[in-house]
Amino acid sequence: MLYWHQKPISFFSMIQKPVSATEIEGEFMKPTIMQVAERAQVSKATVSRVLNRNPQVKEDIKERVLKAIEELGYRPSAIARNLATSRSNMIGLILPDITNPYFPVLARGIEDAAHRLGYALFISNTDNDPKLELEYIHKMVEQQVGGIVLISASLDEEAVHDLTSLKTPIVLCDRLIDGAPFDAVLIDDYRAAYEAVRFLSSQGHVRIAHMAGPKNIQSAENRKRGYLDAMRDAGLEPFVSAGSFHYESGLHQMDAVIEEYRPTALFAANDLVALGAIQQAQRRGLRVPDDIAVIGCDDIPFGQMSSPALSTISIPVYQIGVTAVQLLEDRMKGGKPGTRNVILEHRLIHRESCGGVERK
Amino acid sequence: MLYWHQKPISFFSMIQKPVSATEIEGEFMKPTIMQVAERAQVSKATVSRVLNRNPQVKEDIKERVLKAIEELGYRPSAIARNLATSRSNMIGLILPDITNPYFPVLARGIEDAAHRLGYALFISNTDNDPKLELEYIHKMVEQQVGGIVLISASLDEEAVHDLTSLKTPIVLCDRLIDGAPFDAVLIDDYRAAYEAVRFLSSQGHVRIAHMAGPKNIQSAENRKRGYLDAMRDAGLEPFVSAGSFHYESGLHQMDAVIEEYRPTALFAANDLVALGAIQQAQRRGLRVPDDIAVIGCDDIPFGQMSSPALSTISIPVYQIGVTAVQLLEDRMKGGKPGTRNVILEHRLIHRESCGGVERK
DNA sequence: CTGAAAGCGCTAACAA
DNA sequence: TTGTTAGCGCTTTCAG
Repeated sequence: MLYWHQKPISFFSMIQKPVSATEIEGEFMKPTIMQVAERAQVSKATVSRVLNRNPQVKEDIKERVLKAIEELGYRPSAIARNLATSRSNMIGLILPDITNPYFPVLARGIEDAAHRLGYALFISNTDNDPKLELEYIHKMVEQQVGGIVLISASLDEEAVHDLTSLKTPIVLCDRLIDGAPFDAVLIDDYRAAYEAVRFLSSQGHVRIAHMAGPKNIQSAENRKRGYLDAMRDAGLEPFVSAGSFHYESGLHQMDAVIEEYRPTALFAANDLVALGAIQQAQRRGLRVPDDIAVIGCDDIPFGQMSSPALSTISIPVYQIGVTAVQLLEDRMKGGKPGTRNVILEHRLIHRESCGGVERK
Repeated sequence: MLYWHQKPISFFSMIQKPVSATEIEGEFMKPTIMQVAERAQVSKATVSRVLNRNPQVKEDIKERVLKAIEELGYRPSAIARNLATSRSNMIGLILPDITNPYFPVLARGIEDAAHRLGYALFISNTDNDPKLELEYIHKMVEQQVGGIVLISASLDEEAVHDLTSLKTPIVLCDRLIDGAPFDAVLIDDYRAAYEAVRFLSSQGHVRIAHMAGPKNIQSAENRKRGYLDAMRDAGLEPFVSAGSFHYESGLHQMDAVIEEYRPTALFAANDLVALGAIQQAQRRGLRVPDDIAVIGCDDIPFGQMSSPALSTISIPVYQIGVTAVQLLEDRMKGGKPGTRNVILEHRLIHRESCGGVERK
């Protein structure tokens, strides 16, 4: 009874040299299940059974069908299948900007997981524009995706209301949306920041600055809170500089931070900003980590290549992607109700930019 | 007569608060065109006309339909539409690895262009595995994409034969496939390399090494040829080190290159390799560009952030993506036969890593 | 074990 | 100007 729940055959490896696509009234058409049926002298239903690995078809008939399929170079139409079954083999990925070095690895995790589970993946970039976000979500719903992985800037209440009435499941990465009943996979940004600061202070640093990310992005806010609490608990005076998540932001903030606070250490909201800050510090003749120790966050691939190699909080980005798809698949298969938040472990990575020596 | 060739209305901005999805026999279902028709007291055809901006519908009826659509939170099913029209609003992108810093910008160009033209975009990573490449192509064909942008490792003859019998148009980026009649958008890798080497030699360099990319990748081969010819034309003795396109490759090749050739300049097959080479040179105590000048290729974003800032050959990656989609769209709309190759302009970018001073 | 037939949600002749 | 009616390519009862 379960045969058609199996993954349909992929004929990819079988097709050698499609003799020719069918010629109908002079039109060059992709062959359909009908042509296969005719050529194999069976009904569409039987071809369908073969396609779906229904074991009830007699061996010789199956052979005939397979032969016809091969000869025609036939490929079943996924959308027709989706329409007929009202299931979907597509999922969507909506993210801010694949060009931001944090996202490619995430996307890769999502894509790998999606393909492993037999889903095709749509992708869209929003540049953190809530309006575009909504638009793409709806576009994907129109495409009949089975679910959506959403890496979202904060959508407002109204938008969220709009979304909760969707039938299409949504899983969030990295950021929660207030009041939205969506599964999410996250890391504990607060604790990560807290630990980074605690480490720095354990190294003897007293003047530890923070470059914060955008205020409307939750993870940035959580990191800031973590920083502030850690500073307070250590009895240190905090200094927060506001900025964005970009390299240039680090570059530009650095001057003011140095002049106003004279830090010996810096915890940046993400690696890109940290890298920019380091660059600017060096331009001003400061040595990293000797004059100023720097810790970033995210562990983007580039951090290892730059010099000094960037100390950072490593986030299991790839795994976040994989987990998100797993949650999604579960939901799509009718998984239990109740919002689930999966929190993955971060890890402080100690590289050159934060020094190794005791200070004081 | 052309009205239904216009882009269908997107109801995104109209939907405010979908009252509720339809309740049918206790099942929670997405509303269909049928329910809209019933609620608006018209036929499906009329709803369809409204959806497709057919101007023949009377104003008041149109209003009624729009109202029903809004109240139900109705979204037309793109796949049903695709099936009915045997057109497709999806295209596919197949690339080696989004994680490689060269590709995100390309992907972004493709995605932006795709969305601008109203296409949804599928994405797949192949890791340069020809088998996976073929598999994904076929998967996308099954999804009924209207066309595919392919960034391909070289597929063998047999595979290409397989592909030419596809009805789905394919546009290549960066690499041609021998004997395949596909449109492509490229840059002139040969000339780019030639010019880079000529520049280096014009700076007085005599010992200019080259780190080549994978042999099976055409652009890498062309760059190598460009290097070799430039060296020959300048009367210099070439030195080629074989490697891959990865950072580590540059790192690892550098020792041998230095010891065997003692270059004063290096032209690397791409930026990642150049960056690795620089890193390793610095570890050995060499200064860049003073002891060894380096030029890469691709102009990945990171080249500007590293120090010394990387000199490189800038490739209009984003534009390549946009152009590829334009070619594809043209083909999909039945564009004229004949394979077209569009060659975009590269540009030598002179940053810190190749020095500015005359040498001798 | 196989075939006939009724959909899936939508479009597009063709009538009215 | 609108409705009726076939499909699009596939799946899935239900008979046989």
